[in-house]
Amino acid sequence: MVTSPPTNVDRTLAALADPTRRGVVDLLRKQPHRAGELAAAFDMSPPAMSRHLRVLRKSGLVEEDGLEEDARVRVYRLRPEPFAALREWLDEVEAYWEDQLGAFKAHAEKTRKGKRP
Amino acid sequence: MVTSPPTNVDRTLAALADPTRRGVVDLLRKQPHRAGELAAAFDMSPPAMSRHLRVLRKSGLVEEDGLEEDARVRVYRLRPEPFAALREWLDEVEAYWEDQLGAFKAHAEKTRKGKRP
DNA sequence: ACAGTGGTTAACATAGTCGTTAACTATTTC
DNA sequence: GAAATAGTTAACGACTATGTTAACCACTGT
Repeated sequence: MVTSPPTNVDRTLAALADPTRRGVVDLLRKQPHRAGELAAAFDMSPPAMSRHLRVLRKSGLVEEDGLEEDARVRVYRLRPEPFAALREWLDEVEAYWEDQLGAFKAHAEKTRKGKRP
Repeated sequence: MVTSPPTNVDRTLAALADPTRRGVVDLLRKQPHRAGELAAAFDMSPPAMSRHLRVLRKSGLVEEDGLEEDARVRVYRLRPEPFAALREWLDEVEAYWEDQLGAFKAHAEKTRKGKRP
């Protein structure tokens, strides 16, 4: 059995699964944005965006940067760590790619039955 | 406004968001597996796993490889394309990283108010 | 033929996700 | 201090996702 608990990468992927949140990341990668700007950008009510931002915050993908002139506004920007972790996972998957192909060939060889016309 | 339709990467991320499916990928990256093996590996009923596999199939992350000796069994293996696409997206995000840091600095510079004690 | 096996589809229950509006907090501005 | 502004939390409804069991299809083996 496998039954592993959800990992950090799992949380990252879950956070990125929603198209709105994916879009938010795509906006934030260009520059930090205010919460209100993000809500407007996706034609969405502020509360809805606020909850998306909470998900992104909890997954570590974004953070508020303080130091705002107006203490009411919250500016969000990306954090690099989760992306790096995701990339590492991707690397692991692709690392086995060669083996995977080899295994496939071996498997095909072993179980072939001559079904081709 | 942004309002983009769900892209391929969106579908890939949605498929990978579920921990079970993430686990399936982690198993399949080592070697192809039969549907039943996967169900057993996650202590899950065959129908449940079957639907996860359908999601993974539709997103292009896995495929059945034919050529089975016993035509009842379905062996699943990974497909590389979606992973490559996901990596490309990651590259894009991280490509802006430098600019992002620069923009942050500029932003902080511009809006600083001397709030520090 | 017929019983058994591998897997998927169908029908259903439950739980989570995502949106809205209303109410609230904190800050700025007049 | 009162009104306006930025954002979040609360309460709710609609929809989707994920698991289960039962029924089904396709193939294998005697």
